[in-house]
Amino acid sequence: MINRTIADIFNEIAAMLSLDERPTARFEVRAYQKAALTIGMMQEPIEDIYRKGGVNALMELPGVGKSIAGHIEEYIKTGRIKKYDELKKKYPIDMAGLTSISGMGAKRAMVLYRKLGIKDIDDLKRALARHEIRALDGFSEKSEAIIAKGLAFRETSKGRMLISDALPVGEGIVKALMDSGLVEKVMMAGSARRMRDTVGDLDILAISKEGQKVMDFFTKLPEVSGIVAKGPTKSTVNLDIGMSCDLRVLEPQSFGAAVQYFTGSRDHNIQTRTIAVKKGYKLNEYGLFDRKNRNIGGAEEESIYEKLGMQWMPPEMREARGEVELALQHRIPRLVEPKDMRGDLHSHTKATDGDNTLEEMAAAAMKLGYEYIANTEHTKSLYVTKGMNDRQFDAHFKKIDKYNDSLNGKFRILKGAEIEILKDGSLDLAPATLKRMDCLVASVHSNFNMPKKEMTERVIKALDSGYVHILGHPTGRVIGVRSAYDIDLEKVAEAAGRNRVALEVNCLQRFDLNDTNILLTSKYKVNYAVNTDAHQTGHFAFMRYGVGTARRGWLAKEQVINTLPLEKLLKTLHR
DNA sequence: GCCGTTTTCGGCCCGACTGTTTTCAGTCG
Repeated sequence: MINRTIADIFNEIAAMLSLDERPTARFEVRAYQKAALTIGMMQEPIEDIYRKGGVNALMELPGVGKSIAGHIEEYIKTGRIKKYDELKKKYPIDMAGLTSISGMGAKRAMVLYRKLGIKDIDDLKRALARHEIRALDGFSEKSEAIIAKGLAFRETSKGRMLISDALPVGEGIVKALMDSGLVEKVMMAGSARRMRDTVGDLDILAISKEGQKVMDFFTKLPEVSGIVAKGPTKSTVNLDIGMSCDLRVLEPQSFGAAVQYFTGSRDHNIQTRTIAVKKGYKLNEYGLFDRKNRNIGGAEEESIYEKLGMQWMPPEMREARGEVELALQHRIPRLVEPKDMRGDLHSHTKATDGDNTLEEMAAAAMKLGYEYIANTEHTKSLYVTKGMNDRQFDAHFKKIDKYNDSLNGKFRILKGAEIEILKDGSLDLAPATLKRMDCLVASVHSNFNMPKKEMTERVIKALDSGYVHILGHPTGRVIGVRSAYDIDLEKVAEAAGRNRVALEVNCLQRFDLNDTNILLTSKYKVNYAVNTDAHQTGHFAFMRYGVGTARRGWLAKEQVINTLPLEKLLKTLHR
């Protein structure tokens, strides 16, 4: 998979082209950035697309035309891109690394190269240590300090952060602003509102008449580690969690427009703006303006979509994947919501690698208003988790039966397991044990590096066994730890549909399936289970992010089995 | 360099903040 490499090269080409004096160069910059974005986010290896359909297939990708498709072909065939090599000769520095520092663009990077010979981040560190930058024309002690700060932040920053790590911090800031009494309204926007699995920064919007005071308050919050910019309407701070946070203060009549604009995504906004232009309107972050420049719908996000002839849509859908067309036809589906969830079908206890007892887990689930959870302990082949054998499951199930009896029907623990799908696709418990399962989750935890065909056959063999109810984390990725294994998800989805096996949307640091994989697989007649994979009582709280991911994949309540009341769920599982 | 219900040429989002700029360039989102 060379997608990331190619995306990085295109971004670096864009940075170098931004130094070009030609008037059209800035549009080329944008073209390369757009292509980089497309390729960087794609799930399918770009070399597969090329192999199947050649340059024409590449040109089908958004933002990829004849020229860029040619570059991709050249890279696949030769491992080089001539245009990139030539630009590198002209600008022989680590443009990608240097421009990744906040406050450092291509132009400043080149000034530092020409004047001080700085080629990469190590050179930059040395120059900073010797205070050489402050002496340059156009720089000062202050700008040197800004670069040093940007570099320090980059070193401590982890880049994109899990939504489940970032959003609670953002919501804490939103609450602090609300409690300050300085704002009339405050709201989270950006990719966090869209519930992307990872976020690069936080965007917060507020209404207030006292912008300066709000910014004073905001920039002094305890979680703020540094101030990047501070003005009466816009401020940017670095947070101690290693990510930045923007706050904008707005007029009431612009708030809805700003919420719409800053929620994005960028491509969704471009499509929405195009519709506004066609209607003779102008849409920006300050409002929706008619021909006479009157703001006709800026106060509420809903009214903007309404005035554009569109149905309002959940933020999670706003990724320019066809939701704009659906909204124009008023066919936005009703998506699954956190309150629809009646239980969690993947959880562990102290019996294997969990931290809490069965009783503690059940009590936590009851507190959330759930009707049931499935207890799905690991099986014997996964030694590191103390996986259990048939005899141990027999004893464990007796314990669950006894506990369920004591609950008098108030709540139910489903007997299950998270069973190993072995290398050959077989399951590592005896049929007699498997037959007793209310809810069997089957997962791959070993031999991740099999060729795609073998991995696909391995998983499908497990699904065809007739015992499996849910395919656990179907691609195996763990964000920040491990990438997905190679597997043909469409074939897997087809087999899952045929066997009435639900695909899991696993919430705990995996988001697996992710949004694009849900959209890919939901073409097949397959159901889903949104599960936290809780290893302690606190993990049940991750459900909201899993539901967010499901919503990003356009899932309706009816497609998610753990929205069913207990009796209906059992019927579905016992098929 | 891409793209098309303004369609094969001509447009492409544009405003906020900062520094050292005396009128604006660089960076960012």
